[in-house]
Amino acid sequence: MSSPDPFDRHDHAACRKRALAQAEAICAERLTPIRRRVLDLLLESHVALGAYDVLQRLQAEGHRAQPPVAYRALDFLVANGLAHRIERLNAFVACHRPEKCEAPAFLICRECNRVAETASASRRGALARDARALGFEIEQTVIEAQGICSGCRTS
Amino acid sequence: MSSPDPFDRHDHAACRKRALAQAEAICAERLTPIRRRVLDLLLESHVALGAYDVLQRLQAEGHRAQPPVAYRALDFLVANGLAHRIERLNAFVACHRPEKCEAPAFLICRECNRVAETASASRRGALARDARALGFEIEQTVIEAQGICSGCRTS
DNA sequence: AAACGAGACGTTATAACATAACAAGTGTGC
DNA sequence: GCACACTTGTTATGTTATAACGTCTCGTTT
Repeated sequence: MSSPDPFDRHDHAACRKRALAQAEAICAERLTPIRRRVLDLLLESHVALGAYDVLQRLQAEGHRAQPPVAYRALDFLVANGLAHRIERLNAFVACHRPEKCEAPAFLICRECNRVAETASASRRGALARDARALGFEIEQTVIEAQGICSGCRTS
Repeated sequence: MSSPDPFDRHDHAACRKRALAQAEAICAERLTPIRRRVLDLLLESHVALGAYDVLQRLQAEGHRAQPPVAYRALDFLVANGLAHRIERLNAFVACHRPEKCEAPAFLICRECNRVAETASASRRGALARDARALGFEIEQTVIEAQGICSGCRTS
């Protein structure tokens, strides 16, 4: 099992393997080699990666990729719930639990730049209540908290 | 008084005037003409403005401004709580209640692009609880919900 | 008054992020 | 075969953001 705390050390390799297997289960043949590789790049990174970071890594592996290649793969992963875009960072992280991930929230450490994914408040939070009162129909919510993780604070 | 519902029509002129007065109270002489003008541009717009939108408007008024001029003014306003950056849109909105604005959340209509500001969940929400459990110290939270406002849904 | 420092603004250049548009390859079903 | 949906390759460009340095003003120090 993965640690519930993404700031903790945990078994990265197992984590990646499981996430990739889930991705294949979700996408079947649509998880093409490029998309799979990009997902794995996100999984092996402990920090959020920008599209150009992904691009560089692809190029370092011999791909002569241009920006749209990275953006398309990332867009696909996000659309299929396999990755998340962190608006605050203009960057992307893999989703470690694509099956049971709904309305995630993120904790972004400004020191080590790691991003933890947590479950967000449900439909019953204050925001949802406010929205309902205004007749506003929420379709998607971005929740990103910046701060400092326990590891960085103590050091 | 301003309407509690930013999607409602309300007395823009009074709203702007009050917000500007509050801004002056908060910043005193540091609210320079450029900053004041940028704030007013945000106040008179019903949608979030990008930095380059602001820039265009300044230029249209005869200013020969370059991008840093807009970014500096916007950064100042955000730093002083007079405006908010909407990450999702890479754009800015004026704060209508700079005095009592803390941890705001935003409702963004994808149809009319208007942005409503609401109070976010406090320190006692699920996110704060999760963060505390992880030893993560939240310094700032971005909450942005996209959806469709009542006006746009009915039409 | 001269010297200094802080803050705001002007200006040039460039970095960083993102997408439009079109060509070309691949596989499926008709 | 051919129409189609989908993926990828490629060129070019659009959009957002900041680094770096100069200058001006004003208030304070000497």
